Amino acid sequence: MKKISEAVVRRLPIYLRFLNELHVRNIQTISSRDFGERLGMNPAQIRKDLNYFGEFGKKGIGYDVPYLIEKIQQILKLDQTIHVALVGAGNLGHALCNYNIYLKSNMKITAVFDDFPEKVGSQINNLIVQPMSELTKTVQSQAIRIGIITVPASEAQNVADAFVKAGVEAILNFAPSIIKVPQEIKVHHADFTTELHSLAYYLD
Amino acid sequence: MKKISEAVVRRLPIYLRFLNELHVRNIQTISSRDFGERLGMNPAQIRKDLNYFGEFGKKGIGYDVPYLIEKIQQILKLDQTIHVALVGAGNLGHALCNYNIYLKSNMKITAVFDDFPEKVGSQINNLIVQPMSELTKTVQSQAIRIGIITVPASEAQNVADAFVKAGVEAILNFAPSIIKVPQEIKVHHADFTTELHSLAYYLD
DNA sequence: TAGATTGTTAATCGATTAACAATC
DNA sequence: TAGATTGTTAATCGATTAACAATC
Repeated sequence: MKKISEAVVRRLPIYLRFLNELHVRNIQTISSRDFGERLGMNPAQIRKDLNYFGEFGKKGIGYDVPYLIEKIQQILKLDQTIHVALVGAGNLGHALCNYNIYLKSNMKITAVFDDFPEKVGSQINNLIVQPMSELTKTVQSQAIRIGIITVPASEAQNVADAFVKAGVEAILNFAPSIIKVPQEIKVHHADFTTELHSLAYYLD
Repeated sequence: MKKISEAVVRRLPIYLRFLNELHVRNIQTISSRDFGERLGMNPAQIRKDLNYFGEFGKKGIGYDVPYLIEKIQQILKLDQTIHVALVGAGNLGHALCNYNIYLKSNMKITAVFDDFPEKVGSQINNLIVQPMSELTKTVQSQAIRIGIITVPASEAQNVADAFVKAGVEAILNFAPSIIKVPQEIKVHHADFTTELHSLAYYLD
């Protein structure tokens, strides 16, 4: 299979979310034209993106919404349960644990870690905060595949190293710092300080 | 001046953060080669990016760190005080209010809004949560220029509309939904659900 | 001066969009 | 059938990288 560019992969979750909205509103079929219109995207791009993975549409008709949802979920591997661990039980960590996303997909934060003594043992939702010394054991016993980092920048690399050693396959880093990992580990950054700073450029 | 692409603007805060690290470590000069090495980027790209805005380097020497910091801050308008408002005093809103970014730049969250009766009047740091009915008045009296949305997806468009009406120039949307605004308003999305979902694609 | 490194053009690479034959 | 819309190629557009003259 030809290599799919990251730009394409990043659009799939946006497509999926939109399709779920359509589904809730009982819309059965969508054309790439309407699809693009609603998302502010070029319809050819949407057709091309989807076509990397298969022929999901019907000529003259469009795309069947429930079918396309199913297909994109498969592509993104969201049809299987994916366990996620989070390190850093601060405000941001709490916010993420409480978020409802995980209900829609089968992604779920199943373990939380922090090394501050006053945090260890405390409860977030139904999860008990564990010390970092438990990380490897828990990642392995719970088959955790994705790690989220919500610690200060100065600690991010240490946490990343611990995640990699424990065997996670991907990391979402919220700390405002670049982390180095082996190339087979996928890292995304979700750093709102850089978002805010780049927004400032566009002020008059 | 030629139009600067968004890709370039998004890299500037990353450069700035790295330069600040160098500055803290008392490093006075950096070449684009070392710069690129440390950030995993092509040195020509860094030179080209910076050169859109001026000739900040010295041939044969490299870039003066404090000078380049100053210049990038000017480009990003981070040399002036920028007031930010946040709507949605939930967990995520709390996390952002507590974040320390704002100390490094002159960006500061100076007002928080929420329409839940039990939230209104409560205190976050030294800010009192105001009802949405106060938004326009406060945005104008405090000269707020950027709005942050941390409400559920179903409310995001309403909040965006209120921000636009009140006169903000840019919006950072954390809700997992696309918001429509007039084209002169700049919007960035900081949606970690799509980040997590696209990460899943790369799992084995 | 010689070595290093920028600024910048030209070449390459990749992503987006237009166009249209195929076909429902 | 006629109209609509996909799948997909070709054209365009834009971003990244290589290369090198200028110069500190």
